[in-house]
Amino acid sequence: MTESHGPGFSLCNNATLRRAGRSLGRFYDDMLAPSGLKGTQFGLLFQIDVSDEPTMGAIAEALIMDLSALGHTLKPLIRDGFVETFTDRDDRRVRRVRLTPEGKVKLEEAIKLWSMAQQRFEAVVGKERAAQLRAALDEIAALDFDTPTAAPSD
Amino acid sequence: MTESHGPGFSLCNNATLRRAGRSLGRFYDDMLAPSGLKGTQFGLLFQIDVSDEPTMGAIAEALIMDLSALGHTLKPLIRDGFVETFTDRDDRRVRRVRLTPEGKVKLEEAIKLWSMAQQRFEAVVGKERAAQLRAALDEIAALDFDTPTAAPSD
DNA sequence: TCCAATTAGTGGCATATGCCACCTTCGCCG
DNA sequence: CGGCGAAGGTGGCATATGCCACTAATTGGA
Repeated sequence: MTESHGPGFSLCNNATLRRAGRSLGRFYDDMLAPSGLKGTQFGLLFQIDVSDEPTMGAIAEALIMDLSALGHTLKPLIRDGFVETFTDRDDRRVRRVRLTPEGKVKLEEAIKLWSMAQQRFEAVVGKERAAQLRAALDEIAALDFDTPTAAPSD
Repeated sequence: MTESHGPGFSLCNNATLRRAGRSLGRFYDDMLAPSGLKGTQFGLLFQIDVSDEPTMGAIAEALIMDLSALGHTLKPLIRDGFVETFTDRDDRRVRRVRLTPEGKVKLEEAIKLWSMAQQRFEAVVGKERAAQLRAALDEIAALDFDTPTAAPSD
C-alpha cells in the first residue's frame, strides 16, 4: 500500500478532517440556504443565543476560534441586523454580543432547517454513531499539543 | 441539563466538525510553519504528487472541493513556484497540474514536519483511534444527501 | 499617583472555500 | 460541417479564518 491513494484517501488526520468538513459543510449550507444563513453563521448565532451576552473572547474560546476571525465573521451578521455588540459596563475593553430581535427570529427559522439537516444526517449515520463522532471531535478539539516545534526547555 | 452548554458543546455535527477542524488545523499549521506551507497547501501538494499530472477536476473531486476554490487555492502555490499547470494535449479545455522541482523539494521538506505532527497526534489519540476516526470522516465525506430541500417525490 | 505589563478588540493582509456568470472546447447530430 | 448543449476552467464576489501590529482600558506595583 505504498501508494494507491484511492479517491479521497489520505493518512493525514488534518486533511481528512478538512475534507469531511467541506463535504458536510456543503450539506448543512444547502439545508440552511432557505434561511440565508451559512452553517457557520448559524453555529455562531446559536452559540451567542445560548450564552448570556457573552464577550467576544468567551465566544472565541468556546468555538476555538481566533478572536479576530470571530470579529470578521460577526460583521456580516451585524450588518444584516441579526447581532449587536455593546461595551461591557464594568470593563470598557470588553465588548459583549447579543442577538437582536430579528436575530432571534432568524435563528428560530434556521433551527427548523438545521433540525432537518441533523435528522437526515443521523438517519444515515445513526444517532449513536453521530454522538460518538461528536464526542471524538470534541476530544480532538480539546487536545493541547503546545507545539514545542523546537525545544520547550521550560 | 436541558442546557448548560459547556465550553465548546454543541449537538450540531457540522459545528463540532468545524470546531475540531479549526483546532487541529492550527496544530498542523504550526507544525508545518517552518516550511512556510499551510496544512491545506501541504495536503494539496501531496495530492498532486501522488496523482499523475491530474486535471483540476480530478483534484477537486478527490478533495471534495469546489473546482473554483481549487483554482484559487492553487494560485499562491503557482506564484511561489511549487506547482505549474499546463493544457492537456488531447483536450484543450483541460488543465493538468504537476509539482515543479522546487515543489517536490518543498513537499519533501514538509513531509518531515508533517510526520512529526502525525506522530504527536497519534501518540495522544492512539494510532488505532486515529485510523478509525479517519475512516469515519471519510465515510461522512462520501455521504450523498442530495439535499432534496423541498420534496423529493421521486 | 504614574508607568509597565497585561488584557480585549480592531484593522490589515493573506489564504481557504463556495457560488454564479462567462468563455472555450468538445462531442454530437442533423 | 455548422450549431447546440455539455464539459472544464477562470474571474468576481462574499464569507471563513488566522496572524500580526496597534489601540484602548485595566491592573499592579513602586
